[in-house]
Amino acid sequence: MTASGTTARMRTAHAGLAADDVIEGALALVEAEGGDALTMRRLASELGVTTNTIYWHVGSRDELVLALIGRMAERLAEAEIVGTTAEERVTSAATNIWRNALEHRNVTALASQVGAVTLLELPLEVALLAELEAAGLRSGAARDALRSILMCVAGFLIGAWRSEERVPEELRAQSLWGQVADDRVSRQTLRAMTEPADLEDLCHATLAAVVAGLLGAPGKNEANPGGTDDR
Amino acid sequence: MTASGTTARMRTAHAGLAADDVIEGALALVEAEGGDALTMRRLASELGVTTNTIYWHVGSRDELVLALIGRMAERLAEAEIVGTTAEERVTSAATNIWRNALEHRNVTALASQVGAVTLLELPLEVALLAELEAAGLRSGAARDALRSILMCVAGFLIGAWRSEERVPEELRAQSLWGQVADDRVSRQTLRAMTEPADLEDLCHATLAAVVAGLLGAPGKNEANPGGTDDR
DNA sequence: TCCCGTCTGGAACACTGTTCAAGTGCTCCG
DNA sequence: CGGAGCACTTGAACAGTGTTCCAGACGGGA
Repeated sequence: MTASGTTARMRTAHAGLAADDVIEGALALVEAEGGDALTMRRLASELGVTTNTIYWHVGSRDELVLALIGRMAERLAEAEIVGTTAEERVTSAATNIWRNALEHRNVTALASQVGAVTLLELPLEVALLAELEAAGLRSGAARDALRSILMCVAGFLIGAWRSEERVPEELRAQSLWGQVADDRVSRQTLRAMTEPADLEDLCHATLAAVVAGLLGAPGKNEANPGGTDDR
Repeated sequence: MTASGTTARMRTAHAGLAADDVIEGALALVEAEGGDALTMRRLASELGVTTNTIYWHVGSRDELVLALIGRMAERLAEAEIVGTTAEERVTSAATNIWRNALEHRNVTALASQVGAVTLLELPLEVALLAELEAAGLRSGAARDALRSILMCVAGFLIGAWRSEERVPEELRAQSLWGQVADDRVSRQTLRAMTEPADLEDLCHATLAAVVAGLLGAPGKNEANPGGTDDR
């Protein structure tokens, strides 16, 4: 309320609109209606201004999207990691990423489009990396394990989005599998392919397998090219 | 060459342009310059016609993209599956999907955007499913295993695309990790995060772990709600 | 010859991101 | 008190996108 300590940036001149308001409005719009709804004219109309006001505050649409993702990243409360064993804690940290991405699916999808998912989920990834280290994985091995887990989560995420998305029904996986007639696979299994998927469970099970594989067999390719050990 | 058996659809009236030529041109354009380059005006210019000719032959852009993907799917030679053990053959079939998606990355990325990857890769998925059944997995378990593997491959694919893509460098994962300072993880591991990734190897290793987990412990959730057994 | 269905072209509409020039209103300084 | 300067906003326009409407050209059958 009172004059802030900085160079009096708030309240601006005469329309009471600051860059924060623009970013906040964009974030609300994306969370409500998805990234495609984030149009400069649409956002301007939502804020009661013209597009140029937006361009003045935040540069281009790309910068707006990045600012929006950064704002969301700040807000990302680092969810609690539960479990006692190393596997449990690692899987819990990985599940946190999955759950968060689903909760804010529109923002995450937008970040995925512009290739900024790391910017969005970095704190959660750091937490996961810490658990991997606590589980005994060192530098190169921990890095590969983190990347492996992240890729799996990303795959399940786009699969989950595709299920809900506006895909025209006749090219959903279930419909397409219903038309398959191949004698290499039994009809029973083919019929199973037409049933919907519980990606939540499937992701959890797959992550468990990946984590077990990573923690169980730490050998093989932790070449550790860095040379010097800790400290 | 000669008059086809159908209702003389080819050679059309006076410009010698058929729907096949449009689809073929679109496919070539996408493979050469990516999905974003597939503009109606651009394609029309490439073919030496106007946009309306394209609209007359194939309906909308969405239909054109679908036709393009279907054309590519036909052309997908079902790559050979190698290996002797069940694990090897399953991993080989999964790697085929990965390799094919990388070879035709532009088309696959376009299919991913419109949610039609299944339409593109269905034959390869059927082959993989057959191997899973040969490995001893039945209906529900085989379905879940296939989906699990497909999701992992999809995750690594978008990761691989992101590496090459036009991501602005200052928000690449490597750059972002270089700015992380967190005392929960050792500096050594943090430095490892800034090194580039060999997703090819990583995908292979992860798939091996997933397959091992799926084939090793078939219990747990093959509930098989279908009821009736084989036939 | 006439006509009809097939095919093509020109022009336009609505929408997108973005920019230019011209204002507003506020604040500060002389 | 008045003018300068800045922060902010606006209307209008440009280039680009997918898409559609309407009119025209070509071919072959009646």
